Amino acid sequence: MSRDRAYHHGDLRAALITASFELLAEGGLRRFSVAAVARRLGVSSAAPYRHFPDRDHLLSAVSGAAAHDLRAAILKAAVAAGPPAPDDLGATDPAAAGSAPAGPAAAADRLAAVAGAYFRYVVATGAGFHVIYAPELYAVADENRREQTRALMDTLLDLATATDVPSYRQAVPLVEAIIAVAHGYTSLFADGFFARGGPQAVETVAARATEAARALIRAEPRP
Amino acid sequence: MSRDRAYHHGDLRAALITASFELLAEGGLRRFSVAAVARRLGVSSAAPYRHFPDRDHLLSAVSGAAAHDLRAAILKAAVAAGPPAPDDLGATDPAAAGSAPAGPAAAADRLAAVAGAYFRYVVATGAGFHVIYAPELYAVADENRREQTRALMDTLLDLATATDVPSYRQAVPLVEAIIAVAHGYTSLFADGFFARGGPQAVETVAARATEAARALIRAEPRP
DNA sequence: CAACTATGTAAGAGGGCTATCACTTGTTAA
DNA sequence: TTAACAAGTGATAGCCCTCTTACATAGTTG
Repeated sequence: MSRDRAYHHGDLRAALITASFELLAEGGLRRFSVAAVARRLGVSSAAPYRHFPDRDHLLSAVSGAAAHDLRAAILKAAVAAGPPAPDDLGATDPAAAGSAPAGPAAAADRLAAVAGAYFRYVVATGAGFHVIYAPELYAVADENRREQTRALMDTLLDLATATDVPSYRQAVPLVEAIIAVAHGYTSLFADGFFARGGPQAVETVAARATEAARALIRAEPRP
Repeated sequence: MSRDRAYHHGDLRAALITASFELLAEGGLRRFSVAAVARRLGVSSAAPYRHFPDRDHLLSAVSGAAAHDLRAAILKAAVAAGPPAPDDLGATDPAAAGSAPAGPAAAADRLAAVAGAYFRYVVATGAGFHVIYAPELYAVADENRREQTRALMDTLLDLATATDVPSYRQAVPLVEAIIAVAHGYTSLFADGFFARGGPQAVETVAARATEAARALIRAEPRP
């Protein structure tokens, strides 16, 4: 064949992206460089420039892949957290927020699970919103990245509107708050902040992030 | 005198720290470098090394100053948010902050104000917990920094225990959650995340951060 | 005023990174 | 088979950074 096992290296383009993820997971954006990625793959430092015109375009491809994978991780976690609604916009009746009726309560669980999923994904890969929305990428024209980030945000907004927020417009600040708390826990964890009083397990902090998200959802004004 | 207007430059050490803040505010940690700080002050690139043995020690001094200033900003905002308790552990009575009763409610207001104060301070200075707890500073021995960060955390924990959390031990995760949400909003704002749907004012996001913190405090288990 | 000390400069070694260029090697297709 | 193309290499220019060394200068102190 010719498509899957390409010329000299064998799909160096894809390898560059996965090696970039490894680098990000180990040292964050600070350590990321085209030269380091090439070194890790054992290719010359000029090789990446056959596939990406410059550093920012490689980073943009990583950003697009991260948005895609993060969306998948979030969807998986959301489904695991509660029964998937037949319709994302939730045409359910106004049942109470008692113990666990199917409608809004399950939707709230799914939405809260986003925070934990975000935390776990970014701790594992190093590629969170600081990479997906890295300022240096604003000038980069990359249709795939645009598409993936849009899909990610749409998914988050869908999960939010499936709870009983009054409107799509109200869902935006709710999603932003959940992202903020998830990103905050993640960023502090990555900087070793939680290691002050003895190292804390990833799962402990992931649970905290999820719980905080749940509190934010509960506090949201209801119609 | 000789203390205030020192030798050649006039307290270059302090000037290096304030110039570092400016640099952080403009370009974040990514743009910070000893050479850039020196350039900004119009001194040679070797001059900073008369006052700090290496880059990390300068950054550590900035971190200590940031912890000090941030603590001051937080205290000021906390006092403005509610009547200062005569004793940090509460024991106050009337004089409401608008509609709420004095004791725990006012304490909750003060604690929630931490998030807004953090957001405003870091947006203005660029020096948040990612600088104060920068991983590269773990190896740096800097007594002042240790002292300032300890004081900052103690202040936060005091504000938390002044609410009706069951114990000091319970205050730690509450403080961490508030820091997480504040840091998350700040970090996303700095990366331009909120500029997606039209630029948002600093105060708008600061209010969101404060409101999110309030939700986290309300959700805390009570004795 | 003469040593001494503190502070700053000029120059540069040494290193990493981005990006380019001419060249080589393997693959495809006329 | 051979021209054209795709993909990788070695070398290198140019930039910025950290940190050092030798030297210059300005206050301090006996």
